Amino acid sequence: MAISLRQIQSFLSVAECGTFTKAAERLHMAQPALSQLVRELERELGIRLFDRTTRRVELTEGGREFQGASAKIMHDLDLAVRNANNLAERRRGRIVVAAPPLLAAILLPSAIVELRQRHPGIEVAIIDARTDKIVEEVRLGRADCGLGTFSAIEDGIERMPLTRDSLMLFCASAHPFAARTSLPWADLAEQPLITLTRDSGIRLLVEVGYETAEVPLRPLYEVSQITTALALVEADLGVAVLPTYALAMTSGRPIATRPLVEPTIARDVVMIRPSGRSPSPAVLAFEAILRSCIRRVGDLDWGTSGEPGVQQTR
Amino acid sequence: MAISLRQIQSFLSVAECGTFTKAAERLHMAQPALSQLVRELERELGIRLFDRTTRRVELTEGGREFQGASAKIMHDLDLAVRNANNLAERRRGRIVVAAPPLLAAILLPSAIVELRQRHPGIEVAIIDARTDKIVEEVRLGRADCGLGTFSAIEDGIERMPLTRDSLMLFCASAHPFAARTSLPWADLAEQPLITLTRDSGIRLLVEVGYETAEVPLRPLYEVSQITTALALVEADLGVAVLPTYALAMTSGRPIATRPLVEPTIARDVVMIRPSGRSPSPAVLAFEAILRSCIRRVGDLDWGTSGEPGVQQTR
DNA sequence: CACACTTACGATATTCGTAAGGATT
DNA sequence: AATCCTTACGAATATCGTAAGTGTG
Repeated sequence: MAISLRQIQSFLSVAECGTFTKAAERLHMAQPALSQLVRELERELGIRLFDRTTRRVELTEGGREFQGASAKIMHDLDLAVRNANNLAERRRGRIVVAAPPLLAAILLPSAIVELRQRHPGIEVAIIDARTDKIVEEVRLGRADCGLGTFSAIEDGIERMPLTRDSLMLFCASAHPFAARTSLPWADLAEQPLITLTRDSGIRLLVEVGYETAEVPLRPLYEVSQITTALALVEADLGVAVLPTYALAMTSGRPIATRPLVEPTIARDVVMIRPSGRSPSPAVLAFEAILRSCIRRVGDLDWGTSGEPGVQQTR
Repeated sequence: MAISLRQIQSFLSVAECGTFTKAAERLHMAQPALSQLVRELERELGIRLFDRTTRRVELTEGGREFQGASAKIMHDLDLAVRNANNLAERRRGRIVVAAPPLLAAILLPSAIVELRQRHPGIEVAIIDARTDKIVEEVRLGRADCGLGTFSAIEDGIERMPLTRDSLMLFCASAHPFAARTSLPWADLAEQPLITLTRDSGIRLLVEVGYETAEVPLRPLYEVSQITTALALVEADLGVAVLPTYALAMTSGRPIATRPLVEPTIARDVVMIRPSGRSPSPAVLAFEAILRSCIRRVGDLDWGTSGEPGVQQTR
């Protein structure tokens, strides 16, 4: 069989217009060309589709039957193409993003808000999991992308660096540390420390910092939520060591943030994707929005600048 | 949009085969050509359909979606084409035939039996009506064709002569007339006559015959069914004047049939069809079968042989 | 280095538009 | 005479196959 969509389209046009001439105009083509297409289609099908009386064109019985079937086909095709275009134009899509709870709580809400504004048709599902599980979800394709700080270069995983994240000190604006430009870990000795529970990846890094500075770590409060930690800091009940991205939650609050040095503990925040699989347009749009979100918050310094300047949290 | 069925077909083939090479083999074409078709399709849709890893070809998310839609489209198209071909090949179809009761009772049964044998998929519906209503049904398109003896050449109606029908004498084999080769109407005087009721078109012709021969018509029996008339003839209760096609019901019975002459009253048995409308393949098949049925019975003589004689138009 | 897909390019086929022909109102 | 469809033929376009290129296992 060698039937073309052009033939079907021509046939339908003639069937609807009732004349070859009008149909040809509608299709922006010469009428004899259309005549030929319909004739070829009739030859392929083995039946006459129209009764031509030189003055009027009328569907035959078989023609009416074929009209119904082919109209449905063209409609379905149009739908399929439109769907594909919607995917391409980010008008539609679905993203499953895997992220650790902290990052999910801080970075994703604003990113998703912006994504919904720019591309209302894209749905987002979040899998919040530990880092090792994130890698697995992405590798298995259950998640389209993953966020976090991944040390090892895993097999079958592509890394797209988003920003650099370092540990910083968070204290009340009234706290003496707020007057400093940067703080060595050693200065944290004897400070009442608010820290995250041991099931957080952050906590491990904090321990590394204290160990390196040879300061004993004696947390005053252990909380599982960053918001809780910040509330305690705001009340000046202690200082907290948190990742840079917690900055996003301090705007408008009397909380100061200062870089911690000696050692500077920094990690890459990356988006990971299954390698070998091309990212869907939706994921690409999401990645772009993540970057823009980070850039906006990054004006407050994400620890990416070489020398840590004064960081004020308005 | 300029998407071709060939592109879709290629895409589906690759999606099923899993490699371009195998798909190209299956489509009996060079692999680069197929590659180009898929690439063009992707360009039209705006999305990648496959992730190519030079070693493996895998559907993307959008590709899977498009596969489902386009597979359905190809299936529907295949069905539509197959349906059209079935119409063309007489494997399917529907005929509405309008015929007067006598003809319907005699000619149609055997024709339909043969039609069912040769083309089991074709359905037949019969409208039995008077001659004038037959013309109307055909003109309005409610019937695809009509059978009968139509004198006038009607507007919008096409005539396809099937055979010639003349009035003949039917008598018992034992009757003296059975020894004759032909009979002038005048010889019917004083014979006990079995005839059809006055609502039959035949009856009118019989009256014409008697009038022309100047013989008084005094029917002994008036019946409405040809079968009844023949049963009476078989019992030798009288002779009957019936149209030639009643021959079809005499085979194997002790009934003789002889041409009536002076005058020979003959009419064309024709199939009528709406003009300007092309006959469906099913109707064409039916017409062919009608002719073959008539030819078979015609071995017994349908009055076609010999001189034309008087043309009677009721 | 063998395999699988892509790119490049010339040959072939198809489609399309112009011009002429035929039929009907 | 005007309109509408068909046929004929040359030009533009698309498709296809061969050959060379690229990357991966």
